[in-house]
Amino acid sequence: MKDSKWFAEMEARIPKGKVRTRFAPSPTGYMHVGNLRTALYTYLIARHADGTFILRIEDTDQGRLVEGAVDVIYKTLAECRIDHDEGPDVGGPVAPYIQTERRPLYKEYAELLMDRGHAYRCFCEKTESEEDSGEFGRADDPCRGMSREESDAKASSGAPYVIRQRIPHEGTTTFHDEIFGDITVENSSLDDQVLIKRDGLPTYNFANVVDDHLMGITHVVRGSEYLSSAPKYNLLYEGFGWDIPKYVHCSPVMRDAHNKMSKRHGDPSYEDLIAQGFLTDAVLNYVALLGWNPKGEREIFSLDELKEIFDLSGVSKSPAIFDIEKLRYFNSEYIRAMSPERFAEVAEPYIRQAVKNPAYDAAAIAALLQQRTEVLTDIPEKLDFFDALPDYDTELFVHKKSKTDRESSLEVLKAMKPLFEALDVWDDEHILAAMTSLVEKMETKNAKVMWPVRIAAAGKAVTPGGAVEICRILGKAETLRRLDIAIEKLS
RNA sequence: GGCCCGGUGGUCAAGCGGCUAAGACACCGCCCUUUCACGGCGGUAACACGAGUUCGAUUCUCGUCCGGGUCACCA
Repeated sequence: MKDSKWFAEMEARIPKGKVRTRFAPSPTGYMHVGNLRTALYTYLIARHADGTFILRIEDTDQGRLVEGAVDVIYKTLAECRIDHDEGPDVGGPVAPYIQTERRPLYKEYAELLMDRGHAYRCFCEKTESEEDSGEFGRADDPCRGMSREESDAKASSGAPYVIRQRIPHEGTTTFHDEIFGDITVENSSLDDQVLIKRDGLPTYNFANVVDDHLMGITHVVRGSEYLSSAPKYNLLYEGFGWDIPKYVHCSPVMRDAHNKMSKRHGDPSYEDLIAQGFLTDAVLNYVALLGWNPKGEREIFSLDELKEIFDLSGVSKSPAIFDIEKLRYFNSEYIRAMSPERFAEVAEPYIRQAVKNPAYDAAAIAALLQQRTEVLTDIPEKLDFFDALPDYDTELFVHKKSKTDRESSLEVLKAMKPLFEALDVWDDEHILAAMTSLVEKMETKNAKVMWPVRIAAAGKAVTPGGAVEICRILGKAETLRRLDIAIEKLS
């Protein structure tokens, strides 16, 4: 075991005085929405307080290592602009930030804790089926009472052991959570959890406490599934004589009333949502509000605004169900708020999925789409009529509200054709003027002309934009060709 | 089962002893509109249940019910 000077040096490295939070994911290759929200809250706590946000990779999982998983984490955080000040890639004063590289530390601290009387070696055989004994209370470990001398001797003789936390049998432990408030439990309900496993590696619970302390974490943010372990953490901090950080336990994001969002159920990860046509900012905004309410009635916030106003007092205790419909709404709000140029840029690939003909201007189509797009992936299906006129039914020309039927449509289209042919300039103004002149000549309402022209041009009932815009984008020749087709169908 | 946590409309969510119980999404209707959408206006819809405290409980207490978490040499 290291000497007290070594421990003092470790303490000396810990930055003091500022808020420090950490996001500590396991690299599973999948950033689910709950994870993203935890990362975001953790980040916002730090940024709001002008503090430091740290990324720590918890890769002690033996079997669960996934190739490229750490990259998913970096990529997601970077895309979301959840930037860390310290981490495996950027370094920092309390490096290393990858748990497997910190391995030697834990045992030192476990031994320190033994010296302080809050841990002991346990030489018992692994008990396989404690839980189906019907008894849930853990029987007192016989090694708990072993003298230190005997324990040391046994250990140095090579006997395998684990190190367990020594939890008092009497009394209660109270801890404070920033979201749940004060919680008190009977110490007798806590078991002497394993700190160091037989293979010498720390358990998650122990590694966390040691790392959080050595990294100077002031706000420990994690899922509420750790709420019941919190008293044990408290006892650990106290056993070491360390300051207890603020706990922030977040309730989970659910897929429905009973299940958490999970990969297993096929729930979307951050990447999946982006692939489904959602915008990063919309996802972040929605996720921030899932379980947290800003004061007031505003719902749309930029990341910078969130940093400004985020406040733990608004975080809800109960789980929140992820509602894709509301995300769609946020997404459409973000789409509408974009500059037309920006929207044209992000929409172009989706437009080109449906519209291959280079004669049709993607930016012009984008302008039609912007106000009526919720999710980017909805775009292609709205545009299928550009490249190829669908083989539509003349029933489409019948529209009660516009007072159109097959006969009136045929009449309008026949009259419309020469007016279009006569146009030298093919833009909205002239196209509209041509149509309006027909409306006046026929002494009827706009719809009676607009409707059949649009149907003839698009061959479908629902189109992005009206007759004028669609004709304009199609171009004069193609519009006339489609008018002819319609006239023939109706004749 | 023990322990811990939670329970306001379908969903998110205000409320912190006295309100006709906000707002948003979704849904429905109307208006606008050349379609759809956008926008505008309006509507349906909730305090899990039972006691207690109180002049008065969605709000406080207890119980019940329901739900979640946890009880690993997994994280």
